[in-house]
Amino acid sequence: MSVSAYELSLQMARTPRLDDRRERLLDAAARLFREHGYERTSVRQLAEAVGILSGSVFHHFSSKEEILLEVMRSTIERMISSLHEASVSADTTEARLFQLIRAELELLHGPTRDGVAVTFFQWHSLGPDKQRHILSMREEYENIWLEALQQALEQGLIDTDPFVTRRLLTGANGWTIYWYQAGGSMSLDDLAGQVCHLLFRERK
Amino acid sequence: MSVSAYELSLQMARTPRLDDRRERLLDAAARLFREHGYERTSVRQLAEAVGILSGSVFHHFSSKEEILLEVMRSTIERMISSLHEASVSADTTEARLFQLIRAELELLHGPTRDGVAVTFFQWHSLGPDKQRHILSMREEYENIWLEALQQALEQGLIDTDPFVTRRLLTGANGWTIYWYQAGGSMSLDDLAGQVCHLLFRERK
DNA sequence: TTGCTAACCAAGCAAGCGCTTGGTAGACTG
DNA sequence: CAGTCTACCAAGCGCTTGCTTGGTTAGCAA
Repeated sequence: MSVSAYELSLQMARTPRLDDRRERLLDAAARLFREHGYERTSVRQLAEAVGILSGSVFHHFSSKEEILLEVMRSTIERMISSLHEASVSADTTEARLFQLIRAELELLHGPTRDGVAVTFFQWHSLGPDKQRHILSMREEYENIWLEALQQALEQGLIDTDPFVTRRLLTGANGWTIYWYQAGGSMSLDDLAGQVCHLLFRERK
Repeated sequence: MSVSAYELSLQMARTPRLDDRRERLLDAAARLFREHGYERTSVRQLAEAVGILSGSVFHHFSSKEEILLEVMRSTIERMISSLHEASVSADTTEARLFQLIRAELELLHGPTRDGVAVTFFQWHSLGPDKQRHILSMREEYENIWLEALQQALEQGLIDTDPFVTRRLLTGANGWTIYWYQAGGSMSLDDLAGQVCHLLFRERK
């Protein structure tokens, strides 16, 4: 952040900045895909959002589908690290599940919301191969959930099948993007609390 | 099924059958929209599914969007009557909620699954006006839920906000179309039981 | 027999799509 | 200073899309 960092940023500003445009394209794609859906977003719209022409998009990505794949790939990475962080931050199983729920809701409604919403609800826009690919990437994410739920089952905190419970939870949490307003009277902690309340009996 | 019915079917085969083709188009549309999504289903595919050419589709419907709207409209009607039937069939609030959950899951996985899945997950493919229209149609359906949940709250069966609870339940149930296999080891009653188990403490 | 209508076909239009091509300005490299 | 490379533009290609148009056939009523 000292002089050298400043000079570096100046140099980067003068030199071609592939990563910058690429990143901006991914951000715009996540936003547009979330707002209008993958199919309804044209490459031309995407290009306009970052101030280039449609053909130039294919200098950064080989196809439109690859953009969607890359949005999901980078999103899943962030999802995994967020969830992992939440998982290790708690010392009891009960607290761990609360943190996991909170983390997932924050992923869905915080700054990462565009990419996460796209990853949750638009995987069917990918071809079969790439669909399998991101599905296998999500496994690591789901495993964190399943481990915590298995633990909760063994400790008698829940008495439902971890797999089924996780699936129901996925739907409940994911669907919040269609009704929960982050700025409203209900805080994200409130929401997480309500979800938690459905999982186990007691939760303060 | 006697001679007269046979003659009737012969006559129907000879006479123009607008309603028949219309109905078949709606069925095919529900199936194709569910399988590939609205945007990825072309009018030509739709026409081919019922054995006519693409232009002929517009003799029955004024636009592709109207087909989607009509699929949703007729589906919501069936959803409301199914839910109403389930609601009045139970005499206790607890049983009523179980029946509601069972009914919604049956809508999602029974013969109506195509239209219901489309109604649940593809309303964003409609223009803003028609989106509001089917949203207002769904209100009656949601009100049945909210009344039952309000009743359960007053009787102490649940202790969460009915509105929030319903939204979480909507997601949990709706998401089952992505993982629950109707023919598998888990029956629909089992699934309904699991969902119910998350709602209140005890449920045999 | 004539007239009317529902239900369709055959052909194709205008617009938009994802993507390709050939070229160029500007910064860096040897 | 020549050569190279990145990042882009300008133009447009081939294809698909939703939808239209004009005409045809079969059934029915008067």
